[in-house]
Amino acid sequence: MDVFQYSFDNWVVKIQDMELLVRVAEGGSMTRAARQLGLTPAAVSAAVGRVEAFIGVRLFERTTRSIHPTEDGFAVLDGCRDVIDRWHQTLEQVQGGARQLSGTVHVSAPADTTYQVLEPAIAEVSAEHPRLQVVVHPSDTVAHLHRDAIDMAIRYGQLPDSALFARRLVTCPSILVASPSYLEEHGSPHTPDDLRDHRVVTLRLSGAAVLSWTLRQAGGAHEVALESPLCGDGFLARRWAIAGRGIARKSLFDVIDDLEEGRLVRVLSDYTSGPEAIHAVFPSRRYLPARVRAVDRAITGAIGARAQRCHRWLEHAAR
Amino acid sequence: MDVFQYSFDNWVVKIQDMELLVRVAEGGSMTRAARQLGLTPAAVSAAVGRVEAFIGVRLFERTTRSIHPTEDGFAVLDGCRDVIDRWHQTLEQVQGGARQLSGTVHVSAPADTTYQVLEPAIAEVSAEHPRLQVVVHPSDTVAHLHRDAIDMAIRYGQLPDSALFARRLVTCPSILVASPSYLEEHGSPHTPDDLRDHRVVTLRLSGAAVLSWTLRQAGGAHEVALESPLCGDGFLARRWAIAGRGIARKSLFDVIDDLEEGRLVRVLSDYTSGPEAIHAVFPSRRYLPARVRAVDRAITGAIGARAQRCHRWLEHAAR
DNA sequence: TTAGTTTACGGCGACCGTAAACATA
DNA sequence: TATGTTTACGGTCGCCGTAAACTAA
Repeated sequence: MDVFQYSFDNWVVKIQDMELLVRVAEGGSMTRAARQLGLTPAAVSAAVGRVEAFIGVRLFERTTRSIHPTEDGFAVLDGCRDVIDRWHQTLEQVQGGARQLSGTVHVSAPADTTYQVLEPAIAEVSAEHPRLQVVVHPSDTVAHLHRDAIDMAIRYGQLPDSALFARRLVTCPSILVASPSYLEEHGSPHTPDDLRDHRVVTLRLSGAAVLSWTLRQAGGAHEVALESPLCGDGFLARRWAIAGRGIARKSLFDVIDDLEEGRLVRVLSDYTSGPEAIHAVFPSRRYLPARVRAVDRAITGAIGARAQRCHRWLEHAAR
Repeated sequence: MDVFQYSFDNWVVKIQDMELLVRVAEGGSMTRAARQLGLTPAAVSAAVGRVEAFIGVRLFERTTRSIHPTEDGFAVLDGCRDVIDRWHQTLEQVQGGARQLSGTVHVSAPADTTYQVLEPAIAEVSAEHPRLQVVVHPSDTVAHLHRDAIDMAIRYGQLPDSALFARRLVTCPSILVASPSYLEEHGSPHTPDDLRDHRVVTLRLSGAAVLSWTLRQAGGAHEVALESPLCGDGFLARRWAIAGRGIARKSLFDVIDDLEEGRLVRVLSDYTSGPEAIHAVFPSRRYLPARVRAVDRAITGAIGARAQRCHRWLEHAAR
């Protein structure tokens, strides 16, 4: 181990080393951190060992399969995060004049939302800042923002408790939809119980498939058990519904285009999920880089505009 | 200029670079910073240029004789100071268990105080922490704490306005003293005007010699013009007074040993300067390293103990 | 085995010191 | 001319990648 050849007098810790430590800790793995940083696991291991040797304190407990910070490690990581934040803030303050944003922003959102809403918004911000790279991670789970170094995520509905920071963007109910062709062939359900005689397409969120829908109206809530021949992510569920494969339960937000253009029709209109929130979620950092703020602006704007169309559609349908 | 060979992708800024920038700014000179850091001016120049190239912003305006931060430079330096503080704080928090202090502490104090008070206190703290180096800068001016990278200074009397942080330690009046042998030969003065017939030894503070003394008593203040054959720093003035070369005006704090042991005798006892404060002065940093706090404790303790002896002596003399 | 961490080693290049050139008061 | 900054250049060593060894699940 060549760490002990170092002459400690000249020794320094680099901002890059601190970012590496944070990525190792938040990723929970040196190998994952190496992938994220574009390094080899060997380099990451050496860097961690180097910093540990310099500070004279063990920062991570390692087992062959996992790695987690020691008590001292947490203290150092807190310091590293503060230092990184302050330094990036300083750089941005000084380089701010150069309005050309650069770097990489990782965004996570449900697949369907990504394709319909984020993609155009991101294309726009990307055209404005050619040196900015936006990496999209379609995913239905919010749990891994830190581990996967996601800068921003879009999430529907209730958020699990976590150390993340969330901002509510809009609210939009979920509704049941089917294609005109399907309804022509199978007829429309008029009560929740009618759904038993219909084909339904359901989501598979975070592993487990959805086995029941809860439908609400003024009178109360109906729990409907489901037996679904088709089961996939939100994007596929919508595609299948459009293709006439069955009745789907989707956020109005995702199907507003299809409703406006007649590809889908709402069924059981008296029943909704009640308003469901859409949130922007961020890893809990004090300081949000300009490049993330730019992407945030674009996405938030697109979502706001789309939500307005949803509310107009609801008013129109009520008449 | 080899800066432009660097592949900016791998680029990082080190904590050491930030400390270098701060030292250049506070020292107002690359060469001075180089001396303080144990580097060559060439290395400092290269490091500054390197960081400037990395950030893409000029941090210092240079003329061949002076160097001062640009507007962006001030912003970056603020960031650097914050980062350095936070990082050192982190290190200390984690390394605190190892009670072995190390590093260097630069202390500035008037020469006489250094020899009589600081030296024993520092010897003690130095014995406790063998890897700690204390560098003493005897100096009568407080203006250059930042420029000369002084960690702590002891100052008498009124402090000039500055961006420094001062803590008042004790108060102690200045008095007039002479040796018994001198008084035997020349007699004691009984009024301030009598001083015209005596030899006096005066201080030379910050260049200009002291040309008059202000003596206060219940009735009012006397300004006495001086013509001094001997003029030096506080230590020399005391030595000369002990050697019978004349009457000196010293802080009681500096001559308490000599009074107690009879080497000096107070003259014109009805007149004092009124209470004069002794301050500990620090460069204005949010965070004071443990090594500085340790030296501070030792010096402050020694000064406090000595001041108590002064007050006891005053009470005793009043009887 | 498998999937991760650590060690060994070779090579590139960052950064320092030396020394000389350069630029103003 | 004197003093501080910058450039040029050679050498050292920090740090990365490759590849193999190691270790617990």
